[in-house]
This record gives sequence, C-alpha cells and structure tokens, in this order.
Amino acid sequence: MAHTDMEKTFSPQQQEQAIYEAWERSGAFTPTREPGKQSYTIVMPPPNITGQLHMGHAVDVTLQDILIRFHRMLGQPTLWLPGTDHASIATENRIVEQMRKEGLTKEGIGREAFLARAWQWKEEYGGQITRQLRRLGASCDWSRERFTMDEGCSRAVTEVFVRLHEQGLIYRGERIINWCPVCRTALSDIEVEYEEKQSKLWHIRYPGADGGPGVVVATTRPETMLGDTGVAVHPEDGRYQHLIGQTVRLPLTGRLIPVVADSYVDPAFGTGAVKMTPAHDPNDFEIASRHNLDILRVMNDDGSMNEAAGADFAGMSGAQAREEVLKRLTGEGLLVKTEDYTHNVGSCSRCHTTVEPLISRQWFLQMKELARPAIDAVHEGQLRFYPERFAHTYFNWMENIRDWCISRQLWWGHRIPAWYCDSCGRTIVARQAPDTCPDCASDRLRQDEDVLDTWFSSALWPFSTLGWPERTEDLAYFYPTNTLVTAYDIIFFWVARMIFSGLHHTGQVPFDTVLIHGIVRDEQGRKMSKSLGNGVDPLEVIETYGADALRFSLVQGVAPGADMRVSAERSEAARNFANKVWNAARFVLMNLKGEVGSVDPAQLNAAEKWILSRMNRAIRTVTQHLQGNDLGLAAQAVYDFAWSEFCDWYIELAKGDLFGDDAARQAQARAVLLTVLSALLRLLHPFMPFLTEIIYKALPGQGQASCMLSEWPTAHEALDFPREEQQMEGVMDLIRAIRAVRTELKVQPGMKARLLLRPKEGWAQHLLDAQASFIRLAGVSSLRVLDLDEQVEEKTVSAVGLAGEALMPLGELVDIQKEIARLMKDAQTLRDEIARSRGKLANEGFVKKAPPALVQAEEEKIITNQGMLDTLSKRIQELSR
RNA sequence: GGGAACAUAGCUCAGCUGGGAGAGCAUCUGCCUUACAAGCAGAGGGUCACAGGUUCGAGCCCUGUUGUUCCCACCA
Repeated sequence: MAHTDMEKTFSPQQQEQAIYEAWERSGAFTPTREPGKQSYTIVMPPPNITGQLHMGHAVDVTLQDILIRFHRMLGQPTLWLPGTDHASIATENRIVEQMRKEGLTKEGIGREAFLARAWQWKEEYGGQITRQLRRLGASCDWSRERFTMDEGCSRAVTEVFVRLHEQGLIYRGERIINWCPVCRTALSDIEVEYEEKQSKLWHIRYPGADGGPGVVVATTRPETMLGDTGVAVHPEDGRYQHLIGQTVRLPLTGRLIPVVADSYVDPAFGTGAVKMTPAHDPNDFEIASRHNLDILRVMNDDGSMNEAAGADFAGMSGAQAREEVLKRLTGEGLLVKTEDYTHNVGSCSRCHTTVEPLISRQWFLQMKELARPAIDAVHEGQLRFYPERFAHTYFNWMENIRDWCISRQLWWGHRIPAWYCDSCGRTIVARQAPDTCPDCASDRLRQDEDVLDTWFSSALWPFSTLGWPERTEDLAYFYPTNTLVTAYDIIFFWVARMIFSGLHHTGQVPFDTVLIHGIVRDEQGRKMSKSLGNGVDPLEVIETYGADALRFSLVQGVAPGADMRVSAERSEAARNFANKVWNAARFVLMNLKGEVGSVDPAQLNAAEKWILSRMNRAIRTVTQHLQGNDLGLAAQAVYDFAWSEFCDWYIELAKGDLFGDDAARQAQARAVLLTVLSALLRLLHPFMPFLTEIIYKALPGQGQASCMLSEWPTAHEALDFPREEQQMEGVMDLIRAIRAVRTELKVQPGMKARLLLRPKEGWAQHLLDAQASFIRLAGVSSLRVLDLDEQVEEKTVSAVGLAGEALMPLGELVDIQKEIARLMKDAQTLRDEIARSRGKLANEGFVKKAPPALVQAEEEKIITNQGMLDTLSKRIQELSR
C-alpha cells in the first residue's frame, strides 16, 4: 500500500479478515521447537461449543493474544494452543431444548442417535466459535487445535480415571449429592448457586410412642418428614434427656422413630430437636450414619414423591406434598407454630431449578491427598496468582475441599470406563472394554451408563492437549506452560483442578502464572446475562469500530482482576485512538518522500533528543508492564506516548524542519519520525494487531515486513537524554502558558500578537533555540527573548512557566477587544429591536387595528436594522482578523 | 459465621516500592491551523468516604468507623 492510498479516517473492517488470513496462511502462528530457546506457552481456556462468542471470551482471548504477540516478538518459540470444550451438561441441555421444539426427547431417540446429534452440533458450533476467535485477531496455532472429546483428550481422560482408581482415589459410593430434578443429574458442590429466599420455619409435634407429648421439631422442608427416620437432640440438653433412646411416632405415617443424641445439634436453634431425613439432607446423613438410622428416600429423580412417601403422597410434586403435609398436620393439631424465616436455597447453576439433596450412588474423587501438593505448590511460589489476592480464594477452597462428585447422569461426555458383571456383580475399571469378567469369566458385562463431569477433562487440558500420556516432543518442549489467563469466577471450577491434576499426573505445575481478570459488565455495572438481555455482542462492536478498537477498549486502564465495563463510549474512544495513530502514520508517510536515511546521533536537535529519549522511556515502561502482566498499564503507556507526546508535540515540532529549507535538518527529521513511528507501531502491535500490521507494511525500506514478526523494540542508551528531556519540558511548559494567555486575551488566528520571553536563570539559550517553535506552537506572530535584566515599558499580561516568563504587550490588542465588545453589544441591541418588531407584526390584533402607517414603520424598522446589523457584523469580522 | 475487595472530578475508572492528584467521557470557550473535527488549543470542576495514628512528607502504610460489592460456608 502506498501512502497516497491512505484515507483520512481509518476503516479497518474490510482489511482485517484479509490480514488475518494472510497471517494464518503464512504459518506464523505455528512455532518451531528451538532446543536452545525458552518457549512461551499459553493453552487457551477452551470455549464451550454451546454457541456464540461473548464479551467474556473477547477479554480472555485479547489478553492472551497480547501476551502471545509480545513473546513472539521477543523471539521466543511461542505456542498458543486453541481448542473447544464439549461442555457436557450445557450442550446436552441445548440439544434437548432443540429437540423439544421438534417434538423429540432424549429417551425417544436413544443414546446412539442422541450422540450423533451432539457431534453434529459440535461440528456446527465448534467451528463457529473458532471463526469468531479469528475475527478478534487471535494468533493461535490452529494446526494444534484440540477438542476435549477428541481421541487424544479422551484417552487422557480414561488413563487418568483408571490410574486414580488404581490408586484408590476414585471410588463409588452412596452419598448425599446435589440433584437437579430438571437436568436429572447429580451436580458437584460448586455447580449449585445459593440464593436467599423468604420461607417459613414450621414447628411440628412428633408425639411420644406411649402417647405422651413427645417432641417438637422445626423444619423448613416439612414434606421431607415422610422420609424421617429419627430425631436428634443435643446430648446435654436438659429438656430432652428423658427422650434419648426412646421412640416417637412420626405423624401421618405412624412409623416409630428413635430419638438420638448428637452434639451437632444446636440447642439454641428452633426447638433444639432436629428431624432426621438422612436420604435428603447431608447433615442428617452424617448423623444418621453415626447412629445407624435407616435411610429412606422418598423422592424420585424428577423431584416428585415416590412410593416410600406413602400411597397418599406418591406422585405428588414436592410443592404439592408440602401443602398436603401441612394441611393434614394442621388437621391433626400437630402443627404447633409457623414463623417467618429467611434462608439460602440452592439452585442448579445451569437451569436454576431448586436443587434437591438426595442420596444417590455416584463416583467420587477423593480430594484430600490431591489438594495438599497443590496448596504447597502455590505457597512455595512454583505457581503465582496475579493479582495475588486470588491465591487466598484458592487456598480457602482447597483447604476445605470435599470429595468431588464426578459422575453425571448425562450422555454427552466421556463415558465412565467402568463395567459391571451381571453374573457376579464385580466392577471392572479398565482402559479398554473387557470381553469377560476376570472373576467369573462371564461375558454379561455392562458399561456404566454415566459420563464424567465436564470439568474432569478440562482439568487435564494443559497436558492432554500436548499429547499426554504419550511423552511427545510437544509435551517435553512446551510443558509446563507459562500463563493461564482466566476470569476469577472460574478458579474453583477449573484452575484449582488443573493444578492438582497437573501435579499429580505430570509431577509439575501446569503453568507458572495464573493471570486473573474480571468479568464483563454493562454500563450500569450489571453482569451480562442472557436473561437481562444486556449482553453486548463483540462481533457487532468489531463491525462498528474494528477489532483493534474492541481489544484496546478491553485492556486500556483496566486494573488486573477488576471487572470491566463495556460501553459504546469506550469502544469509540479506542477507535479514535486507532484513527489518531493512523493519521500520524499518514502524515509521516506523506512527508518521507523517497529514501529515508538513518538517525545521526551527532546532529540531533532539542526536540529530536526529547522524543527519542521519551521513546526509550516508553519502550522500557511498556516492556516492564507486559512482563509484569500489567496489560492495562502497558496499554495506557503506549496510548500516552503515542498521543500526548508523539502526536501532540513531536510531530508539530518537526514541522519546522520538515517544511524548512535546510536539507540536512529535513532528512534528520524524517529519519526521527520514521524511527519513532516504527517503534510505536511495534509497541502497539500486541494491542492493535491489524492497524499496526497495515501501517508497518507500508513503511519504506523494509520490503513490506510484517509487524507481527518484527522484533520487539529495545531502548538504546545512546538515545537517552535525560537532561534534554527536562529542558524540553521547560519549553513545553512555557508554550502552554503562552497559549493560556492567548486564549484569555481572545487572540484570534491571524491577529498580531507580539510576545516577549524573559528566561529564568539558565534557560536563555534554550528559549533562543526554540524561538521558531514558540512562534509556530504558541500561535504568536513575533517573538523576542529579553536579556536577563531588560526592562519592559509597556503594559503586559504575563504567564509564568518552568523556563521563564511570557509577556504579551497589551495596547492595540486590548483596544480591538474593547471595540469588538462594544460593537457586539450594539449588534445585540439591533437584534432585540428586530425581534420586537417581528413580534408586533406577528400579533394579528396589532396588524388589523393599528394605523397602517404604524405597521409599515415597523416593517421598515426591520429592514433598516437588518442593514445596520450586516454592516456591524462586517466590521466585527474585519477587526477580528 | 469466615474471607476478600472497593469508596479519588458530574459519570466510568487509572494511580508501580510513600514526594506532581490524573485519563476517557461529559461541561464551557475559541479554532475546518495543508496528519487527524473520530481533530486542535484553552478553561472550569476533587477535604482522594469519615476519624485517629506513623512519617520531614500519606490517595498509598497502621487502627477504628460508616457505606457498597463479591466469594465461601451454612443451623434444621
């Protein structure tokens, strides 16, 4: 592209895709393993295949791409491995939903057909999201793209499951789990969200077996009483000593249930007596197992009551059963008291149905042993969280971790590699489907119907994608990876699990840095969500403002770990910045005219030394921030340097030489402009890859080299001029002071404005040197630098800066001002009169009733006043020149 | 109940290990000055939540108070 092609405004939309395709085709995203060099690796958090790219991805991917492009430019073999996640429960729900619209059900079409459909879904939407990642400019290595259910990842999952089972860390057992009656599957603890809800605390009397008063229990879930198998009280509670070891009669069923003593019970809460429903409450389950109470499950998988709840209740929904139970208890006079009560109710994080805790046979991963090394690794600093405070979150969770329920009653996912022998009942966990039972040689084997929690495979992502359990060259070279970039809401789900999995299976931490960012909110600070409909589509922003603008708006000035807000204003500001850089480049290219020599360090003027020195500072600052993962500060530093220093000052200062007669100076100015622009583009490239690539390719003398593959700029000490920087600041400060005076005196462009400069001690030579710049940048017509002790006779207005004092003589200037003010006042009077006359003429009564002469006089007044006003306006304009 | 964060200009927020109170947007004024009106120049606007303390010096460190948010746990 030649500079003549450059439009006045930067419109990236058409070019972006072509540039991306060229990058991808060139193979530059694929690193070469160079043995001597230190690699840099990021494994992309795989987006779910459930649908569209959203702002959360945009942030995540932008941050990663910045780091990747930075390290690539530093010359490291840089791998960014992309992929997608099968997202077991989320995808399955979406497909079920889709089928429901067609009148189909999962059970109706069967497992095989359902999975075929799921794979079809994956083909369609998995591809969609990766195409959208390309739109953002994500420079990942698509040749290594992975999917959590592809052959390799699946093999890793099986291997891990079998190993953990062999090590005794995976077990199958009956436990209270969180059950979603709509998704019809078990959930892990973190898949449950709690919300405060208004409810009641019902006090119910359980009469004594002997017909005595028995005991009153308090409950928030009366329907579960049908599954009660005991009552617990505190062992030292004086009120209930006589009941311990006795039985009471469970109302509505007539069953006799024992009263047990357990110190878990808080005598101060409710009545101090707790009904025990071991099949539907985790705490009750614990107590029940200590006291050998029966376990009676009264609820079906869909949340309705089953036969065990009694013939009268079987088939009712939970809510119906509650109503009926309360009605009957009231009828029997056993409902002693009802009080208002607020408590937390858990709901499914996927479908927001209230979760039912219930007893179920599931697979669990024992966590204690796995958590320890993962905690130590962070304490020892093998792995760092940034910002560090998120390590607290991590420790807090890991130190109180409970066993992980890993089985799900779903079809889409990694099927559990366990088989049951129908002949002898043996369970076989194996890498491959066994033909016969090793115990009884029967071939009546059935594979476990369930699949694994989707996070089970995600936990292995950093190494399963690199070929583990094979000892591949990729694994040896790129693992452990370097930076994991993700939002804070996913630390438990994923980060923690990757850390213990990596340590346990590979003996190494999977990455050395966890860079945590916030979540994206809307303008009002609300979390973006489908239900609120406040989501901003990143693709729309790209269409309107360009991918560079979107990327920049998501990092500029954003503190690590802080939530960020997306708004049109932010994107617009970033787009304006892109345009600013575009125009600076346009100016530079327009003025290069042919060959550009290199900068001659011996012939630099003050402005050139200043900008080169500032450039060095910018390089150091940006580099340091990027290395420290402070991407927001890095972006801000590039922005400030580009706009406030290069554009606002240096380009303006260079115009003197550029448009002057001195050929040597002209050449030098061109060389400096090109040097600084080139460095600026490279500093900006990680943030705005498209814009910088387009411009960089147009720079002369380098054969259309790619910015992406150029070297990261380095600061050369030969171009550090700290003293000159300060001196230039002094000059700039004085120029700003003069501009303020000009504005104050309303000096119009073209108006004569004489200026006297009185230098401070030590600044005389500088001000003399910079005279031309003063005239140009301060917009004055002439200027004289005074001697140190020279007196000024005229009246002046002054402004003081670092380098001295600027004096602007008044005299004629002020007279003009006064004259203009007077004329303006007259003009206003005329305008008022015209308006008044018009008002009269608009009044029907006046026009009809007043003498015609009077009406005509008013009309003439308008005409003459208008004439006078025109004359005045011309005079004002003349004076203003 | 435990933990964390936040409180800075009208709005949204930066501010690294203590020394200048800042940016974007908004407002006001003047400019189509041959890179850019998506721009340029200038201006107004803040008791850095409150109260103490440490220090030569505090937006930053310490203590307390108030207010807001988030996470975890969960008493039936």
